[in-house]
Amino acid sequence: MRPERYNAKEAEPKWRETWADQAVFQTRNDDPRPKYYVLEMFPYPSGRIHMGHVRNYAMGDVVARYKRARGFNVLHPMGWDAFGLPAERAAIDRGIHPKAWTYENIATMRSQLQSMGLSLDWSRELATCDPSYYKHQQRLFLDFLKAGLVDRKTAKVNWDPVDQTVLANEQVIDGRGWRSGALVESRELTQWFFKITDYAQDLTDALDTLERWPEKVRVMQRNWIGRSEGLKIRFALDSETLPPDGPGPELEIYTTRPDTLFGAKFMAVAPDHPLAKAAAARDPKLAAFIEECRRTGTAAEAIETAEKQGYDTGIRAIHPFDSSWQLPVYVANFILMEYGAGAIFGCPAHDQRDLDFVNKYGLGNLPVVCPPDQDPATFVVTDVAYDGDGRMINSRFLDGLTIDEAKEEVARRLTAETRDGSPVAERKVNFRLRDWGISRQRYWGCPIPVIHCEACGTVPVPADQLPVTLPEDVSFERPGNPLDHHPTWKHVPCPSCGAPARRETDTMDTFVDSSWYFARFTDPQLADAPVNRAEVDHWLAVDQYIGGIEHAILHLLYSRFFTRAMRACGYAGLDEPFAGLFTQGMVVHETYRAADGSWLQPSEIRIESEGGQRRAMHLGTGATVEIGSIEKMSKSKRNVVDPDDIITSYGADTARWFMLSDSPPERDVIWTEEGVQGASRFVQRAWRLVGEIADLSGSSANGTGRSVEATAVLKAAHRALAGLEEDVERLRFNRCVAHIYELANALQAQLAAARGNGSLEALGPAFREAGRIFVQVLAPMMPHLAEECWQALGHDGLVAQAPWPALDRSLLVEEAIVLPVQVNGKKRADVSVARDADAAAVEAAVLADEAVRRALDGRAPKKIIVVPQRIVNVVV
RNA sequence: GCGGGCGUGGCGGAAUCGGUAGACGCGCCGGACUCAAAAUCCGGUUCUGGCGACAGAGUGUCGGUUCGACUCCGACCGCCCGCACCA
Repeated sequence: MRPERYNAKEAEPKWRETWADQAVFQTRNDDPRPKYYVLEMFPYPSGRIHMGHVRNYAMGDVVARYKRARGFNVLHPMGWDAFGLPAERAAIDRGIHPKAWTYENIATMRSQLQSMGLSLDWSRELATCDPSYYKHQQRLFLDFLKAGLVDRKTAKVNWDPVDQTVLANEQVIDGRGWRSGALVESRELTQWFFKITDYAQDLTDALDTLERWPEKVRVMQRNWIGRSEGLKIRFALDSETLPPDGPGPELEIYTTRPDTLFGAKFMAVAPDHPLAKAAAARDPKLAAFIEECRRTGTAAEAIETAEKQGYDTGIRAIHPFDSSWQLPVYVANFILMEYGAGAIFGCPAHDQRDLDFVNKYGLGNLPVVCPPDQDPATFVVTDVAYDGDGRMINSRFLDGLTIDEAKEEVARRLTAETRDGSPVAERKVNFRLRDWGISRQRYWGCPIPVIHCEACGTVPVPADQLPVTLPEDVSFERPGNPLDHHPTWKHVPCPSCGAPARRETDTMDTFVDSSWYFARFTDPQLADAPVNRAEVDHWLAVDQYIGGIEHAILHLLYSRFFTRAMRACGYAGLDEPFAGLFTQGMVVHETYRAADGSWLQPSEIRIESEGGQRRAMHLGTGATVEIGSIEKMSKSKRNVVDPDDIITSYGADTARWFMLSDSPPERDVIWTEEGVQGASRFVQRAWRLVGEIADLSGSSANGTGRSVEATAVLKAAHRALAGLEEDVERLRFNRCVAHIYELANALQAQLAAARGNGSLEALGPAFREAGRIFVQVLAPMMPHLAEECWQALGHDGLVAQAPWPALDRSLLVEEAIVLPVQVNGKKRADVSVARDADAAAVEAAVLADEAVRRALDGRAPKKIIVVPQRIVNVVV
């Protein structure tokens, strides 16, 4: 006996068990069907899943289930990005070991994810904190080291004083640590780096090939890599003015505007440039100035507001085209040692920073590019530098050239000229991208597998000694790196000479862990190698990757580098790990604030609406609560809805359905109680609809022809099917939802009509066919309900394994069509014509129409435009 | 400052190879069923005028192209996101 109401609480666990028992979602590597790899960014095991996870994984699951039904061998795995600082913080705050904390969280979150009914292959589950995973990561590190892709060097790095660790450039947002939010400091440390800059050119070029990536992400990566073309020029220095013990009688600069060389007014070097240091040795005031720069230079906020400041070193540079032309060399606070040559020539008329600088120090400016609409004789620059197009002026042999021609001419002359046997200038492509610093002074991460020996230097841990495992008996009582404080762990013999040596105590940035997990999923049980090359080449690239925009640069850039590095070491045969990328929007919610200013959870209040006015009341006190702005769900604003609560009270299908409806997936979705209830209503409506269809006496189709009514029923189903196919492929889930609603509406109306005119019996087969399609298009989004419906309709097996229904395109065309008719571009009537009616027939029908005649009001049409099967416009 | 995106009913949003603006959902209004409530079902819902058929206006603003513009072009206004002393 079929219950009247669908009971998600009973049905959902039952179907999940069935899927698990039959291993429906386990993927076999030897399956001959075409592959499809769909992956959502794996979660950090923070404790509980949140609505953002629900949205992310619901989207991925729709794609996975749809592609599976379409006959693909789908790989849809899940794992845990399990190393990271929060585990250490839990250890410090609550005395629980990071490992225990992490695995407890994984257990909780795994069961939460499982309650969503995701079609995941759990047999491939992995956790990056497991030695069976990080062992291979250490192996990759050693291979990269051997291949020259790893560097250990002293560099100025970002130090997070709260998390007590170094951060990569990508992990500093607005001058603050991406996790801690603390202002980062600049420190000079010896660190391990991955040489991502070796691939800078390729990483920027290949962005053009990533057609199925959001334009926004590609632009962000391109800007981050920051490729520029310019000229490296060696300026000679006047030996009279040189400091003793300086770096030599010349200064190398980098410029992208060699065309403006005749507008030069000064030279400037970074405060930590060798020439600045040498000059400071003879000038205490300069030394003080450099010290001042260093102090303000660390905080990014200070940089933004800092005034341009400089100090004249007394050194004079000689213009490369005029040996009698001397330029003062300044140390300036706005020059970065890390970029280009750490030195520039300043052309104030055409660079705002340089202009601000000369206006402060009274050095003047000379325009050398004249805008097209200006007279070269009168064009002057005062406060606003001109960086637009134009022709060269005041520039001797460059006069009259365009900017590009002038750049080329300067490059041609200076690269041909030599001093001391070397060219004075060199064409140079420069990048903003820096090498990826991966050393972290933390415990809960993948140990860097090297040993420091006094005699042998830095010695890699031999491959047969991997993994270098983390010690479990660590203390978090002292600040700093627990591995460094461990009494015995770091003391090991040198693998090379056997003398007492010291293990590297830094661990790897957790972004290393997530840079190759997608490759490991292709064969996660593999014990003796990071990956199986054949499987990697078969499964990668990931066909559809889905995750948050916050990884636009970080994870997505690192993974692109890592795949290239793996290729260089023979682990992969391709460069780009993610062929299709989709970045989903956030889940946002209203905020609620009590009279005392404290934030209230949605579960603590009740919304009442009267005449369109919504009012919030506190459940306990009944006090009025202020309804605040809609914001990202966050603990601080307490506007969080726990997925567990929704799944418990409404079921997973309702939660999934609501997540996919309404908002386009790339935009933020507003979580509302009304919306969830609407979704829940539809679950019951779909169940009733299928029930009614199941109850139709299933007499097989009698006769051969289909009645007009039967065709109408099937047309509705196939229209929804066609729409769904198109929109799932384009990840437009909100439209998929709309197609399903339309089909439900149509079937309901047609059932009522058939009941009214007694044709229900005859239409049984058509309704059953349409009902089957309805259940199948529903299945990717509401898989549990769909199974229950599938069974109710009497179908064998699981809808999760049923092949996708074949679309009958002949049902998509209409025989008689209703054409809108415009008169002078305004819609005045509808006329019904045969599908294949020719223009003359359409015109005749239009002119015969009463409403058209009224609109024409006796005027003769000048022209009639007939767009076949679309519209008619009568022009008078 | 540079780069990217977006402006459509009370709300989320459809419609972009130029061809019926407002699909679908939420909310709201009215009705049916019920002792009542819930649930469900039916109808309405861009604005203005009209009982109505209907008429006029309407996709941030102004202008242009076109038989026809949410869609294309130009100028502007507003919002969101990213980057930012990168030479």
